[in-house]
Amino acid sequence: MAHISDVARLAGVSSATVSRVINGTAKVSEEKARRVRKAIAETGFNPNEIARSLYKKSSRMIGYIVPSILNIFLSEIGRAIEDEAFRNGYKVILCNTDQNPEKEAAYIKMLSSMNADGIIITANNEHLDEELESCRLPIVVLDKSAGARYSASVQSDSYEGGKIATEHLIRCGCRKIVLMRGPQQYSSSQQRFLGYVDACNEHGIQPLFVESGFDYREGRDGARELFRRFPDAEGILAVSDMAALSLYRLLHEQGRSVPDDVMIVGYDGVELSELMTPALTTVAQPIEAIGRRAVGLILEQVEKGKIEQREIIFPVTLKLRETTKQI
Amino acid sequence: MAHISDVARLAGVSSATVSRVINGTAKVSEEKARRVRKAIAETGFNPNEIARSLYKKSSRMIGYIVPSILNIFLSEIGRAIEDEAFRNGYKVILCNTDQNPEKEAAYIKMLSSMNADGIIITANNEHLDEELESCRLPIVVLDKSAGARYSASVQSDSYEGGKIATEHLIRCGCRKIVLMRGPQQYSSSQQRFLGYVDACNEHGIQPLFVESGFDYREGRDGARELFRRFPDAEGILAVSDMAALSLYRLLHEQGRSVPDDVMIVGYDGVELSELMTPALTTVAQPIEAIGRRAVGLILEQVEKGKIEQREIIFPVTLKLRETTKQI
DNA sequence: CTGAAAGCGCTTACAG
DNA sequence: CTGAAAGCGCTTACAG
Repeated sequence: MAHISDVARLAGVSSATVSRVINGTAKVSEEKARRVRKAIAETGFNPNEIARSLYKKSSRMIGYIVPSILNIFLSEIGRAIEDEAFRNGYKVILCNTDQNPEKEAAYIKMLSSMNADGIIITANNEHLDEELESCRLPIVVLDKSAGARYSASVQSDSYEGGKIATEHLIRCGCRKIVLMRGPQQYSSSQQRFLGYVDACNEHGIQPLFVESGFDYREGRDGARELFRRFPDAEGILAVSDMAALSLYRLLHEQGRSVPDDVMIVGYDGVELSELMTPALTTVAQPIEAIGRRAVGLILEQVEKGKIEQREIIFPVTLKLRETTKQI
Repeated sequence: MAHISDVARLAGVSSATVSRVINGTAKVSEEKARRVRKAIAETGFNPNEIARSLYKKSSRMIGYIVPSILNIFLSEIGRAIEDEAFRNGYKVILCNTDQNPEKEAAYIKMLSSMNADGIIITANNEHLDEELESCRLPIVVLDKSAGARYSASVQSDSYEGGKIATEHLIRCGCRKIVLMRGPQQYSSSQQRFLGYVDACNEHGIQPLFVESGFDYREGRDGARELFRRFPDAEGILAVSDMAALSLYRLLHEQGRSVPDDVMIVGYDGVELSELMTPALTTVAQPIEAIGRRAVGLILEQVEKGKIEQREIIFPVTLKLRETTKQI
């Protein structure tokens, strides 16, 4: 690997000058600049990013901390984050935690020791708070409201999501509507629950719910409990699009059909929701926008050099598909 | 942030000594070691990994380069990679390329400029070869055989996969069996195709196939063409589990049922395959093992300091589920 | 506009 | 066993 000094020697200038033409950080005579560019091309010089990071105290890295990348919603968000980061010259470190507090803490520590520029995190972990508090990196949370310890939060309107999904089922003629309620440590889950309850109350319907996690397995457990407790549910609000898959399966086993016997509304609007059979009616979050905005907020903080509290809430939209039928 | 010099001062030793107790790289008197540990605890010292990387020319990072993390198979592999990397103190950089040659090249360049320790890559991109060739990092490919330019390859037995899937359909009574053939730049796709053809020939069956990419959308296109050209297919070998979803959908639209009217065998064995309705019979790759082994090979090369060519092929297994029925 | 020099925060020969 | 010093490869005040 060629070093900056090799380029400098070849171009007959100092390393400082080479650095300046590479970064465009100061005026350099066109004559020398030309020689430098030529020397760079000849040597195939690729600046060592680590050396730069050490001096600048920034490695142009963003950590994406999630319970599991196998959660499709999170992987779609990750996709958007990666894309937005890349186009701004940033890299993303994938941090899968399995909700393991030690792994979460280790990653947070690791990221700060690497001069990362920010953290985007989803983790319903209470223990994490101290760890995050002692971390001076900009932190954007995706699953709860920004607290004293987070610099910013980017979410979609969960209250509205819970509400419109419920109202839609009511419009479809359902009276016995059961919500698969997400973990209540997440303020997003709380809000969705509230939206659901309010919609029920406004229509004189009794709110019913079971607890459930977001992923395949947890969703399956939640779905099982749902059918045990509410075998006569007419409409179901799935905790996630993925969980709806488990609903399909159990309903299929019971020989009940969707939407004729039971209607389902998913949540998230992942790509998969459209490809399921039947295609899933769902509350779509603006996944792309959430990911991009989260990165945008980090970059903003990096530029300003100070951490500002921000709270972004995007609107959600109901995608009408085949698992519900309006009368 | 406390620096190593702060710890040294507090403990009344030199930075060298602090470094030695942290890394256990040389003997230090128990007395001083104790003082150092105490000082570390008091200052909350967290060594700057970037500084270490600069000196060691290793950032303990592995790049995972894939067309798209939205491909569930690749995200499950990524999950395994992340896990194995983490337990060895390595971080993984998520590099999504969308098969964009420029993005791929940029990531490869970025990774070497960051003193990354290796690259694990899936990318059916020819243009990439020069880029990889000029990169001295250990490179493990997942989708083709190791060539002059790759240090190692980790795959599962695609030939066998294509073969056993076909034989299974034959055993199920299918005679008109269509393969959704993956991109032939991948040697894995080629092998699978060969396994299919051989099985057909051995049973006097005419090989039939359409071309298809792996993901949702490409799979849908492939599936459409398949039904256009072979409306009377009895058995279908999906290019991936995800593509099978599109098959379900089209078949559903045609009012044909699985497995009674048509049988389907998926490929990959992602978690999702088990949760689909009907549950998908599929050729499962040892995803966890592949990811772990890929990381293992990188670490091995890092330790040895030299790049050795290796070719790992894991066995595949047929998971019998609901989309096929033996007679 | 340009270069010599210091500095980013560690690690490790080297000498003792 | 231990410390002073050099070095990893850049960037940027500072002086000119």
